[in-house]
Amino acid sequence: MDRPASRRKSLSYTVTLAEVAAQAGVSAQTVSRALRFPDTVAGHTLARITAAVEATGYVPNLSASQLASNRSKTIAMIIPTLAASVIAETVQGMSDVLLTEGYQLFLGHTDYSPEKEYELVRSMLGRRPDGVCLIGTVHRPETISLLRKAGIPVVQTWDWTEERIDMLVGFSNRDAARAVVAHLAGRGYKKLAFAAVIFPGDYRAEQRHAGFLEGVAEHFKGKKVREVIYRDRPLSMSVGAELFHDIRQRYPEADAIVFSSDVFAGGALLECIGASIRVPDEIAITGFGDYDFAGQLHPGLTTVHVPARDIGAQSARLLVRRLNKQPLETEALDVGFDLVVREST
Amino acid sequence: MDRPASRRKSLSYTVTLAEVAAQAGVSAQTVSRALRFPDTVAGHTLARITAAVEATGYVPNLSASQLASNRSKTIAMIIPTLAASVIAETVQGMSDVLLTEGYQLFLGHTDYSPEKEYELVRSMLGRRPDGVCLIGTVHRPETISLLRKAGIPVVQTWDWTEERIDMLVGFSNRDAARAVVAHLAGRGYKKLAFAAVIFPGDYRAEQRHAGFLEGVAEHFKGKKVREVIYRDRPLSMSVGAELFHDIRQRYPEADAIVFSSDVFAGGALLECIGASIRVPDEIAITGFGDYDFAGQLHPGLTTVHVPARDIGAQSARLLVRRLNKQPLETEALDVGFDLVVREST
DNA sequence: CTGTTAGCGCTTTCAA
DNA sequence: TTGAAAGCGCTAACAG
Repeated sequence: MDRPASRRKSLSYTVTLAEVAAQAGVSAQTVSRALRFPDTVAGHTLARITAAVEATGYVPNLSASQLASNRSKTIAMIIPTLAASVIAETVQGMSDVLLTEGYQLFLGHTDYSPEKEYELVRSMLGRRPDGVCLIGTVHRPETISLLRKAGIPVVQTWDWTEERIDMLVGFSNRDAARAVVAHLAGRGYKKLAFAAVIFPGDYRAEQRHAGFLEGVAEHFKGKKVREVIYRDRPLSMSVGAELFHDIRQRYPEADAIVFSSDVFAGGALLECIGASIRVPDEIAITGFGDYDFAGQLHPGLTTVHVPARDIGAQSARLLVRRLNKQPLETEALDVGFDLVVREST
Repeated sequence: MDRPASRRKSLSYTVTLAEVAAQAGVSAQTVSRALRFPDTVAGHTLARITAAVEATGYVPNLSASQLASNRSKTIAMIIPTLAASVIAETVQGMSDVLLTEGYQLFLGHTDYSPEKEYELVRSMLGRRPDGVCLIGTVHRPETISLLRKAGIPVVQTWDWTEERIDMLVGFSNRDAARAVVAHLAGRGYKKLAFAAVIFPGDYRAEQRHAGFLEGVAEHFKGKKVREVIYRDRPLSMSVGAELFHDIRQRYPEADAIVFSSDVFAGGALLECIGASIRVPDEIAITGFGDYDFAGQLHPGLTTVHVPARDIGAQSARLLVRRLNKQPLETEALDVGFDLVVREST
């Protein structure tokens, strides 16, 4: 059990393979094999090794394993923020699958900054993850080239593009917004307004904005565009109320408001309830995300449901399959979205 | 630039320190130093090295660095779930601080299972993180002994205990629930009920339950206990509505309901609004967590505000200070809680 | 200010 | 079925 003298001191004493091997009376090699491929080791040897592992409390050093094998069993995930609960769901979906597959998750957030994203990708790649998952499909060219050069599987998520880096699990935010506009047009609303917070760098929200404009151009040709867009307000319901009042003041004629998130739509809806503004009679409201509260409000909030958790889970599955060299049915998976029509429209 | 012949093939070609050194015409050691302590290298040398790093697109292999230096610059964080947005906030707070300090975050979730927590701690320790952050103060003895043996800083969070493993950043869930009961008693409510979902393994919720019972014993001596506790329902508003109806049916006399989470309280409150049950006149409602919607509802939800993000940030700071061998003012930080009284009581 | 040497703990390769 | 040797890419220690 004595560790050989060394110039290098480790702060906390940790058991090594060699020590387990010594205790079990076999070579380090055999212990390594026993742990990874128990079938290839004789029964009695395995038993001795298992006992030695138990007795010493050995925990394999995966860093050393990674260095030697060039596989890390980790996935790096880079998200804009955890404050958006739909993104947290995606992380949860990814983590769920990775855990069962024996992978560990490195998580970092960018606050929607492409510069931070670049730095984060760079430092994450320093860990030599086996794969990377990104939210979004728009990145700095340097970021993309870094990822390509890494030569590992990459999944982009939460939007759609024809120019993906590698794999893709998402849906068209643009089409989602167009579907909302089409729905409102179908219900006879004529004067739509768009209300959003779009951080510079939130390209998904940008796409939804673009989709709104396209929808309006399609259904209300030549009509004026009504919109209030904040660039830097928090993702909170009270901001939704602010957006609502801004729209009402600037476009009193508006008969429907398309919000970029359920958080804002929910805030606006609660504001209406508090102020006895009848929804949808006086004004219709739509959201995005189908948050938990959307279906509980009275009136219920018409919104777009997105399979957030599934995006994470499917991304993880694609990464794992690729890493296992299993064939993929597709490298670009459109998980779609659902327009959920409730009473607010 | 030619890499020496090797028996070992790496799947994806990556630049190494030695190659940068060759290109810059210095030793590997000097490159290593230049990257970590630029001041200790001559200006012209530094310039050549910087150019070589740039030209080769070198990304340091932190795994190798970790193995050699015995420091990983990673923190492992183990949470029950990301589905609770207050916990997501804590993760965000941790990640925020760690990023600026140059640490990376390993994240894993346990779904409130102590067994999964043990397995997760075990596999996380395999990465040899520099520190560990856990949610909660109750863990399996094996988990605790594993963490102690690792000899690295550990922070427990989100609750309070006198028997911490190492450091602690939290507050008393029990006192929080007692404060809610005291508030209700002070407002003249006489027949309190407790409504919760408590997963086996959610010891914080358990503490809030205990606090409720203590509060009732204190303020309503000898009175009967009213409670409905589900053991395995999702954290969603519709479950809050179910809890509400269960309470009403079993305890029609109840004049106030203490929910274990704003999610349920919010669901119940919205249900009341939909069913025209007057809150707080017919029944008072309290929550826990001070979610975004709590203040937006009408009536506003009386609840307990918890500095969730701060818990993460302070935990990260404690870990980093400890790792930097800086003195700590305290190893057990009580971040407290605030009773936020709104119109629902 | 810079270089040499040894070694971190593991896996790969090859041989027995 | 098991073991010996080499090396993954980096940093610590020491010397110059």
